[in-house]
Amino acid sequence: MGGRLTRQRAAVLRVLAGCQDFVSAQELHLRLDAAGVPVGLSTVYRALHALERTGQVDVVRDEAGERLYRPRPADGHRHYLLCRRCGRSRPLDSDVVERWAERVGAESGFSAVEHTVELSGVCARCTGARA
Amino acid sequence: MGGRLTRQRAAVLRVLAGCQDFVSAQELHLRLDAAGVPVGLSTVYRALHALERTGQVDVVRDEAGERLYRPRPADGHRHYLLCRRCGRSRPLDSDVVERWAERVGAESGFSAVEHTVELSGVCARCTGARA
DNA sequence: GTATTTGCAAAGTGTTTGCAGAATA
DNA sequence: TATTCTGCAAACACTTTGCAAATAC
Repeated sequence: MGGRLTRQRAAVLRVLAGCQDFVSAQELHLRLDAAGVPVGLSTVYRALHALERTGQVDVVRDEAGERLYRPRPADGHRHYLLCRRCGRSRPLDSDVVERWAERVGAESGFSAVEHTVELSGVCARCTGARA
Repeated sequence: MGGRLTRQRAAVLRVLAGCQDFVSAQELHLRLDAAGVPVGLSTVYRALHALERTGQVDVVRDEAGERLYRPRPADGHRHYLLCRRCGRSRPLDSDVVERWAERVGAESGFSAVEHTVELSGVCARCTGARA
């Protein structure tokens, strides 16, 4: 984030970094409250936008269309497999898809091609816990 | 759609079939009006849900999170390249991705893995028209 | 004749924005 | 002190739902 480092932004960064999974803005807002660092909901949204703009978080949409955020791993992975039950997420090795997207873009006559790839399923732990 | 064939559902099917690109529920509603067959917005939503349930339409989300629908091609393609400017869409040959998704699913220990893959860009026509 | 469907209007959701006051550099 | 940031509340857009009247079978 480019701007000033305020108490609120620091808290957003800290709590977000503590999640290795995707969280919604709303949930992040609740967690901040719970952590005793109340931050206005709009501030949370604005902070997340800033992080998104600067590529520090990856964004995904759940089935309801809600935006979910998670800190982008240092190694630059950008696609995930999510558990629909518990929300646990795992970065994927997606070179294959990456190359495919590039090729399709190049062959299509389209420019500025961007891609979204998301996998979801039910993780082993959840499958075991509640078949 | 399983239920009764009403004037409204017939109109939704007909107008939707006439689009080879993605349209939102709202836009479909407008087009129905324009075509002189007014259909309530909720009815449009309900019809689209039914079509989605029975796999007759593909659904995609635009950047704002709005749901976009298009009739699913007979040959079963399920991923698209969309123009962000004009909305034109083209089904993709996505075997590569399909197989990748299957493999990742199998290796991950996740079950019931589903995937979402969307490409977007600016089509040649739009690039020419407005660089 | 009866179960289903429609359409309106109201409610619901996540997100964005205007603006006055607070906080930072 | 000048600029940026915060937080509330209101605004927004899309979607869903309750319910009485209309309709298909």
